[in-house]
Amino acid sequence: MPELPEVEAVCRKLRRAAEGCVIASGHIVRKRISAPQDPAEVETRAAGRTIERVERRGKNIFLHLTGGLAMHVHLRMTGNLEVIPDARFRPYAASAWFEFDDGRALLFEDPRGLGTLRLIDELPELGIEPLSRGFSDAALTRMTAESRAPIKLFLMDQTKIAGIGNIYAAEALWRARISPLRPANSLSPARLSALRRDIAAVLRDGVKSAVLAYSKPGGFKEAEQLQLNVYGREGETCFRGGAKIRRIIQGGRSTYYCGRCQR
DNA sequence: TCGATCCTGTAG
DNA sequence: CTACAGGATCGA
Repeated sequence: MPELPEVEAVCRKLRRAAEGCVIASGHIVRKRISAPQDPAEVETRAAGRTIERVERRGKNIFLHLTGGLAMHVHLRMTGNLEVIPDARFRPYAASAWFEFDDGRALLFEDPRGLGTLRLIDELPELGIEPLSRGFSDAALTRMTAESRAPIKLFLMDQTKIAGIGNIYAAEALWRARISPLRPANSLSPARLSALRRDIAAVLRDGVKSAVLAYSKPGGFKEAEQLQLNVYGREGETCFRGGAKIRRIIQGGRSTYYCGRCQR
């Protein structure tokens, strides 16, 4: 479920609920999530530390702990991270939970179990932040010039730009009227500039609606609040061209686009 | 660049 | 039952 906007929404909630909290004990239930790190060691090392700061980079969450350590969480497809008021009432199926010294707990839920949680000493190198000033026309031009990959796959390559997922890649390309099949290095400066602007716009809109969706009682609902123009609309009419939205497979993932207005 | 893989849930 | 899922990694 989570792409950059949803991860950002999670982080904003955690900043209010978890910053300054002291971890009394850690409990990794689904042992694989910390591989190759030993789950028992992660539990022990986290205990006694304070969550000093919550940071998001791309789709990665870093909980900075006292002692120069950080908890690195990736939600993957179905993960969620939240603070619950009473550790004793945690869901039975939690992937992991960290009880605070006040009885509350940081809860990691993840039905599909693909998410990860590890302790790190140094933050990994990641791609450029699409909502930062560093994501400029010049930067995008420089990076795309070196890639013949289809632009959609280029956008989803986390080592280049960190945080664009399947939905927002499709939506940004639709806004910019660019075919997802176009080689990255075939786009004109004007198209790249439009694309950069539309990526930022789509993500900012996404953050807005994700923050709203997560703030509602009961937490995040799987139905995306954001108005989607192409994603998931196979066979429906494009709002711009009147042609039918197509679905193709790129890199093993579904790509939705309008063959008429995206060139 | 493709396909398989890690897992579970849901829709058709 | 099959297909698919908003992610990422690995080996062929």
